[in-house]
Amino acid sequence: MVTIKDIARAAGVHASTVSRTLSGSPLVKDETKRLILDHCEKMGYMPNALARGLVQNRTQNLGMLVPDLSNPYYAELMSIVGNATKSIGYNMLWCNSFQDEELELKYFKLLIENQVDGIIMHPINGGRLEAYTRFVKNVPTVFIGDILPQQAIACVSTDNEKAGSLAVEHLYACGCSSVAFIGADLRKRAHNNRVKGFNSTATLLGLDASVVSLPEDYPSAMDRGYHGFRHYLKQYQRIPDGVVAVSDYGAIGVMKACQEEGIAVPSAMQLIGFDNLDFSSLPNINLTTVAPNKESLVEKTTAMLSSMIDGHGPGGHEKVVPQLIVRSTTIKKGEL
Amino acid sequence: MVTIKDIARAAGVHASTVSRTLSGSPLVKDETKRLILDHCEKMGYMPNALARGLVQNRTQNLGMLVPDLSNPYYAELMSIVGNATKSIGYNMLWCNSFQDEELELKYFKLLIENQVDGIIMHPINGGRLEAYTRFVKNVPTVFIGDILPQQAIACVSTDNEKAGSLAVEHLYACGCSSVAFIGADLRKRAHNNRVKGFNSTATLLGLDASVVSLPEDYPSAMDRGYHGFRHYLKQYQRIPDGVVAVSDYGAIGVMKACQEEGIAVPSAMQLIGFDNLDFSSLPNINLTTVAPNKESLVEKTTAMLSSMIDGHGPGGHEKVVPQLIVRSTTIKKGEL
DNA sequence: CTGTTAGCGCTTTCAG
DNA sequence: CTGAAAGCGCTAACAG
Repeated sequence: MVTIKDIARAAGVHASTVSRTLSGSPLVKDETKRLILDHCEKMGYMPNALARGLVQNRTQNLGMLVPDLSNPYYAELMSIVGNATKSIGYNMLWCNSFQDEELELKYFKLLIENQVDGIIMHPINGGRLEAYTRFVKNVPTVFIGDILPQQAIACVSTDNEKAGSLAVEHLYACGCSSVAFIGADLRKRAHNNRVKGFNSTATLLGLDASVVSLPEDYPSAMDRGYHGFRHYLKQYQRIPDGVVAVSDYGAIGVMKACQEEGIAVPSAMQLIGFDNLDFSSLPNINLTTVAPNKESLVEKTTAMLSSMIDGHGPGGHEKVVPQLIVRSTTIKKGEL
Repeated sequence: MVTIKDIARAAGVHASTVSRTLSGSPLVKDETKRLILDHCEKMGYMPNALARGLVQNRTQNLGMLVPDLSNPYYAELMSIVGNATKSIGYNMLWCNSFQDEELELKYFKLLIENQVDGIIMHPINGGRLEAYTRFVKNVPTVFIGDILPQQAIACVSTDNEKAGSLAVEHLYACGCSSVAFIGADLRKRAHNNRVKGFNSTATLLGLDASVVSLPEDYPSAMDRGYHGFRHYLKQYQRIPDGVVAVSDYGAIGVMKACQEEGIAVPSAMQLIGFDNLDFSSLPNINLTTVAPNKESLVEKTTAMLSSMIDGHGPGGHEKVVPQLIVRSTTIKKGEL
């Protein structure tokens, strides 16, 4: 590997002059600059970011940690973050915690050891976060996803309670009177908050509302939707006229059960999900859903993080309001 | 930030002893080790990976570059790679080229500057690769995805020609006699190879085969499927009994056109896609598809890369055979 | 405008 | 077993 010294020797100057040239300092004669750049080109010089990072004490790298890369929701979030950070001159170092809390902590430390200038962390939903309060003092960190109990940790979150409300309000506007929340995993903060919003708003609107809690543990959201809905049918011996599924995957599970039972969506029963995943807009699915505003989430996160990196203020807590996306699994009154 | 020197001072030893302790050298008395580790724990010491990388001339980081993070195919590939590399003690530095060739090259260089020990690169389909022949001499690199013309570049690829063959063979086994290939973008190597396999095998089997080339340019695969199929209907004034869509997204587009035209799948027309995306297995879609063997692809890639890193051999070219996944958009003869 | 010097945090000889 | 010293590639004062 050719270094700054090799260039200096070849060009007959000192290493510091090469360094200055490469960092665009005005303190070098144009002629020498050209000479040096010619040699760099010819010899195929590439700077060593480790050495630079070591002396400058910053790397222009940010880290991001997500729970599950194979979930399109996180993948898309990463993509949006990548786009946003690239425009402010940062590169991304991404890690996948595979929904494993130990790994999550390990990778978080790894990012710090690699001297990233800041971290965006989407924690595992339901994980324990005490360990992180120590670290966030050392490196600017913004948590993204759901609201956190820890005031000491900066975060930008989707307002899941609001999301739950939006879903019921829409079903109400679609003429539903008996609604069910299907598929929640109450160990997860996000699910809990959605249920909370669902319940309070349903009560407010005078709806007959029930939340199905599953006796068994199903790891996949789709299975929780499918079995949750079957559980409801068995327990109540009737069909609700509106169903809120805990996520779009859950809604797919509900749809499957409906197909098997011959329940027509939306004419016999209306259905709404959360997340607005990639597949939800496909013509064969076309699911009404409450979407987190990913762009706004990311924008607020990167803004907060860069102000923290620049030393302005400690971050704080911000909420982003989700949006209702109406597709063909629900029908507004009078539009039938 | 607390450094090795701070620990040394606190423990009353020299920095080199701390270093030895942390790297697990047997040349340190157990007692001193314990003393040092206690101080590390208490003072919250975290090693600086930049400094270590600089002196050791290796970072234990690998880089990976994909064209589009928001595409679940790449996201899942990344996830599998992450899992594989973690088990051999490497961390991943991921980059997203956003389908932009300039950005792709820029990030490739960035990875090298960050001194990754090796690179896994999924190039932009159809991009130009000459520029990379220089770099792959400096840092072990394996290209993943489609086969490359450059022998000098190590690669592990899905056999897309074989994939095209598998699709037609399956349609033939399902009793089709008139087949169409819909949605190809012939600037892409992968599409070209799929078409190639489709054509040669269709000829071999004596099928009536046509490849629709679109007059207009549609950036989305789904649109190419939708309009490609409509184009076929208009041009030939008949319905083929088997359709090979260039990708699962393309197949969704074909399905949409079928719904609009009242063509029943699979009874009136059978349909097969490529890629086996996340959504393809959903009950509402349940698409027959030819799947790249991602696990095998990744396994071969990481094996090749680590042998290159360890200095054994130059890599070479390897192909991975894709697999047919039969779902409900095709029906074998006699199974109706 | 350019060279000299010191040092970022760590590892790794070489002495002892 | 431990300390001293050199150096990885680069930047940033300080001289000149």
